[in-house]
Amino acid sequence: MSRHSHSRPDLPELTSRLRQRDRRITGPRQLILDLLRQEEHPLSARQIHKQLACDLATVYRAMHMLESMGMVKRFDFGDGTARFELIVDGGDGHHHHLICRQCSSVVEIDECFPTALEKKIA
Amino acid sequence: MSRHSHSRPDLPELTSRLRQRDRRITGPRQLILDLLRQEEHPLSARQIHKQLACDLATVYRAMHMLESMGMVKRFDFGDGTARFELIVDGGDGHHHHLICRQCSSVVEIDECFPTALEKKIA
DNA sequence: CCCTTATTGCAAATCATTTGCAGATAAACG
DNA sequence: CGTTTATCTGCAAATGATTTGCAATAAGGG
Repeated sequence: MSRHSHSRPDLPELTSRLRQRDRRITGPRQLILDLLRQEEHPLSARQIHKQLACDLATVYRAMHMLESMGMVKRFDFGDGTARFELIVDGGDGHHHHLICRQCSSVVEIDECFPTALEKKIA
Repeated sequence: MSRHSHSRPDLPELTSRLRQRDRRITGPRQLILDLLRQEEHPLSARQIHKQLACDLATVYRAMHMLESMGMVKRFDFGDGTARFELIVDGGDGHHHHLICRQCSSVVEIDECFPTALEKKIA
């Protein structure tokens, strides 16, 4: 068990996760991961691109990949710009994000239970 | 002790609210309000525009105005498209929209139970 | 090294939303 | 009613975020 509640992973730790999933460890991806792991707050694609000398499209593609791998979390603050943050706790992958816009509550769900939810409503 | 849980306002009732705020009661605005008052679910600007024969920009401008007047509520489901719903006050009207980003399922909920939901997850 | 294939950068394409502007038109007034 | 005037509208072009097509590049395995 880990010593600290959420210690930030180091770069090799992150890239090894790419390798495990048969993703290539490229320069841009290392740059992006290294930036994200140092950031406390979620960053927009543009913010990432501005500090990193790699293409904006590449940033977006990396975000998609990392999000699908469960390595980054996307935040939508309603200002028309998505922000991304590294997930510090190692998650396995399949989980859901339910967001209520009225009370701004965000709920993460491990299992896929919208069906169960609808049943509960009815 | 309302008769029905949430009665929908009629068109004159809505337009009078515009008049009270020194807003002009125009054709497009009546069309939009009349559409919104019949809708159960929030609509995107495009959806509104498609059924109404008025310009898309006009729909957006109307949404801004109505939102600033507290007559419509904007929903942001994280899919890059805002939706708008008429605010029905008088009744409770408080309900939630839970949208799963992974499977795109939408669930409406009458009661406020994100708390209960979180409990269920834990 | 070489080969295969994923990944990149660049530019152009989308998509939702906004804005400039000239013409239309509500609402107030006579 | 007709005039007047500030508000609204439609249209087109601008914007800003994100995506995509494609040729060139580079990772990782043999």
